[in-house]
Amino acid sequence: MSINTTQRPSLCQQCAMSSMCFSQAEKSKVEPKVRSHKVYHKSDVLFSVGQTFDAIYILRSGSAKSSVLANSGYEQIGGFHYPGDLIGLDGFDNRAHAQSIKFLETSSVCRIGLGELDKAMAISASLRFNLLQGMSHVLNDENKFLLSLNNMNSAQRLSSFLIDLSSRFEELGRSGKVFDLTMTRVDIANYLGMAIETVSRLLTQMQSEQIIEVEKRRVRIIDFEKLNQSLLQERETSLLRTA
Amino acid sequence: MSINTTQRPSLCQQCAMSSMCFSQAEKSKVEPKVRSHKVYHKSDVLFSVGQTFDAIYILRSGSAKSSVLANSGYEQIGGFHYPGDLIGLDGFDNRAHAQSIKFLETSSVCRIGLGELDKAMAISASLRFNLLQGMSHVLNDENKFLLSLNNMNSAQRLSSFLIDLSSRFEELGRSGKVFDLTMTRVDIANYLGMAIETVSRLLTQMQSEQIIEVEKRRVRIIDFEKLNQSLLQERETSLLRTA
DNA sequence: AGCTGCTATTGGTATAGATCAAGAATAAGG
DNA sequence: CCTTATTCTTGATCTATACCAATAGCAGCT
Repeated sequence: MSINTTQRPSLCQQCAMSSMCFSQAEKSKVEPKVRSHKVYHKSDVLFSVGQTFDAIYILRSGSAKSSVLANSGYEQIGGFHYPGDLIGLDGFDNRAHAQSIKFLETSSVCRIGLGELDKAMAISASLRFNLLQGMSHVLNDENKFLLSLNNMNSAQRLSSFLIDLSSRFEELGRSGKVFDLTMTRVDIANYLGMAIETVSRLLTQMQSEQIIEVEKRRVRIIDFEKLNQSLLQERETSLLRTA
Repeated sequence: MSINTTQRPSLCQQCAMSSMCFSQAEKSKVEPKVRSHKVYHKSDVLFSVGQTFDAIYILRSGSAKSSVLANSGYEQIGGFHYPGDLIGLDGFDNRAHAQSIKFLETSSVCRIGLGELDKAMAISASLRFNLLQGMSHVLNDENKFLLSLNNMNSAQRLSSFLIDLSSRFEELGRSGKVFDLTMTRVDIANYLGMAIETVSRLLTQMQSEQIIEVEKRRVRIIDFEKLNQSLLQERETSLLRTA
């Protein structure tokens, strides 16, 4: 998955932090004045738990997974990141990062140091708003997703995951119909809270039901309707009891 | 559960938004200059999904639950709030609230309008930082908690819930040993993603194991060590596989 | 106070999905 | 290219816990 240079300008202009890169007059220009713009490779770590918090990042291309350390010290995957995502917001809490970020493929990020961020916030009302909005978005998205997992069976979890990926890709101007999973099945299972065997079985089952086609890491969604429908079959009692 | 007036000053001085209520010189004074300070009762709604976002709130006393609407339209509880909690941060995303807040008992909140918030942020670097920190804290806390639930069995979920409550009460200067659950078992079950019967059974089981004592809504933690230990018995494969 | 609806407990059964096991396919490394 | 390690698939059990059902206790309302 290479950096799609034709998408760069639009990505930057949609970026929550764009006011740090473009002045108002420059917004139409193609060449961004990004401060720091670095490339990482598969398995590289952007930062890890406990590391001093000195910057936030925006993923420009590629993908990454974030993880936290559960009580007992094992790795719990907290989410997957795609271009446009704000990364590192967890660090404001304790001036140290609460999660780790590991890249799943060759990726590039914009780095915004804390110093310049605060300076810019003092000046720009729109940046203040954008940053709060960005954090709020992360909060809402992840929370809603994780919460909904709670009351879903495994098939629904996996469907939900695929739909989520699909719509994120659509938003990025990619295909939401055919895409590659850059994470392993183990990662998916860990994230969704189920056994890797169940992930595998469900994928083949969904294939046999003509909902998706899977070949290795590549997924093709054949029947969006069926995929969405499977989500609606909530547990009956949950429906009745939580009114 | 009445408003504990003796705790008000210290609560305000610890508050992330305190710079909006006290000037630097006033911080030692007892009487806060809170803008708006309203009392609600059990089952009252602070705001609900879709409502225009025009203020953030800080819970001063009492407790509340937040909930989102899952895909199929049923209520999914997203968390419980206690004094000191920032509420309404979800609204920055779409200028409308993504969750609802319903009080579980008589409670009071401070209201901070968006206009005055932004004005204050332009001036105060510490407020900027405090707000970002507050949001980051919410993000980390809820995320970590929800994620950890994923790979826990029911007993661990409930233990985790109780431990979480206990430590929050300790932080508030209350007893972390004896406290009242202000939410119903249905709420707990919904939040933890399990059946209400399981909650009930586990509570009685933990009682028979001399870990806790339960009488109606009142919980007394007898053996913190056992309670914590139960969390460590993670599923074995999760441990091995997620390295 | 007495009715009505809400909340909680306890018992019994069925099943989704974790776990154990083995092998195949793919990737990484020399 | 071959060897070794990782990732993924498929099969067979077994267990946690959702689901169904019945009852009891409490709270709110007239």
